[in-house]
Amino acid sequence: MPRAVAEDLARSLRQRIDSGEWSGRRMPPERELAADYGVARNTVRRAVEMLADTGAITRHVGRGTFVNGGVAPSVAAIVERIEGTSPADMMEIRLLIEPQAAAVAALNASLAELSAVEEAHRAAEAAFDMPGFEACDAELHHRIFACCRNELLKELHNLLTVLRHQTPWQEMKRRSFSEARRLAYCAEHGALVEALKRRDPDAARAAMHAHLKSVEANMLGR
Amino acid sequence: MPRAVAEDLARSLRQRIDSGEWSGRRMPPERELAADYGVARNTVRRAVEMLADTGAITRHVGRGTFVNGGVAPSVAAIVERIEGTSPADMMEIRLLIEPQAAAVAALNASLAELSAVEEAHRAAEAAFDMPGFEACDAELHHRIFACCRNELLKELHNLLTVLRHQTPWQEMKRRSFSEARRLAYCAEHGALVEALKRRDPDAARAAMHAHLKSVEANMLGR
DNA sequence: GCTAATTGGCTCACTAACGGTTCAGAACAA
DNA sequence: TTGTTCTGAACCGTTAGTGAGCCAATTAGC
Repeated sequence: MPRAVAEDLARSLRQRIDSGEWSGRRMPPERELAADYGVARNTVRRAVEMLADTGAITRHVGRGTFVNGGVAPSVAAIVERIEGTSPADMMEIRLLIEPQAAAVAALNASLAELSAVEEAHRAAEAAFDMPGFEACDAELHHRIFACCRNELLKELHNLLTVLRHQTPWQEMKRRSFSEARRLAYCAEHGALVEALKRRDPDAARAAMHAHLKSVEANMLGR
Repeated sequence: MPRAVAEDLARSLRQRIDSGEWSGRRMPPERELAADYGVARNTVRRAVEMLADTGAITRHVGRGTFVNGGVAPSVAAIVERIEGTSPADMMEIRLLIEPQAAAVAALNASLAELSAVEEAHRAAEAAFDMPGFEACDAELHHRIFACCRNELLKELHNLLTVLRHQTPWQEMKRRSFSEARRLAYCAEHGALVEALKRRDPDAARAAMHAHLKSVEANMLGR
């Protein structure tokens, strides 16, 4: 009496999912479910497909079927996922956020903060090896973010910085680094610092955008 | 047998590291761990690689694998600080990021994504109680971010959403909610959706900015 | 100083397990 | 009858894990 077997199965599975069984983890493989319920795998597949359509589960070839949203979204979990970010995605976000931040910084920065930015710029000019320049560059960007007087913005930048200290990024940076590029970066930093000192938000935004475009071109080869 | 051996192993090792075992000293060699856990060295290597990517450990050829003191806690510290974000700071960041994201979305969105956005807009129009509208509103913004095709951006938005689900923020929203404001928000959403459908990045940016300014005014009383 | 052992880095072929797909045929309903 | 649903089975491509081997850097012992 094959009447809506797949639908009953989908309902049963949905209940087990809602009850928290497998929550956030892997479900049993289709073949196992088929054996447990005493039905054909095709039937299991149709039931599982219904759940997948509603977004309750996600399937991966070769890996298994996973229950979505089992764990409450926490900041830590998001950060964990963020750790897999690709350099291209990261660069896009930097281009989206940092020019805006530079504009805000131009409007909000105190004199002391501006001279701190300038000091980091001078240090970057004086640094000749790659790790030294890298550190000064990071410090410069960090001090610009600090000018915005927004804790969340600073922390988001910290987060992105930590990500960029991970191995794939470091490797790309190391390969793309050269003395000519260091000098180009310093010139771009100089223009940015000047715009900040003039309190010119549009110029600061444009300078940061140009700088990041240059970084993107060097690192991703665009 | 659960087929997440490497991940389980990484979790187990992470626990042993956090518990202070080996702290600052050398961990057992990979071959030894493989024998202890009864898995192949390749599997151990993948688990250890996950920990190395997070900066929890450092590996040296010929010397061994060492537990680091500070990097992992720094991410945890960032998370902790982010969780204490004030609504004002948060609003500022939304104003900084979301208009840009809307502009990118106008350029990148597929037809399917656009209709998903529009669908969320209609749902928000049809929702009459505060929690229902809230959910639709969040979904609308989330779908706009999804149009950008950038995983990191989506996760950053998730981060902001989680923060907005925290109690002080919820309380402010509840107090500031009214039917008139819901209608105003829907109108603003409508303008935004129209701009996206026209593929007009500047209009989308302006519409999102206006919308968030309106939210800011209602919530923070500015 | 030289050598051997140890350790992480890397590659390869192989296996097992998983979801994706297709098909012929049986069982039932309209 | 005709059409739908379920069965049973085969085969595919992907993924994770295994086991083995070799390399290069480092350390320890002679």
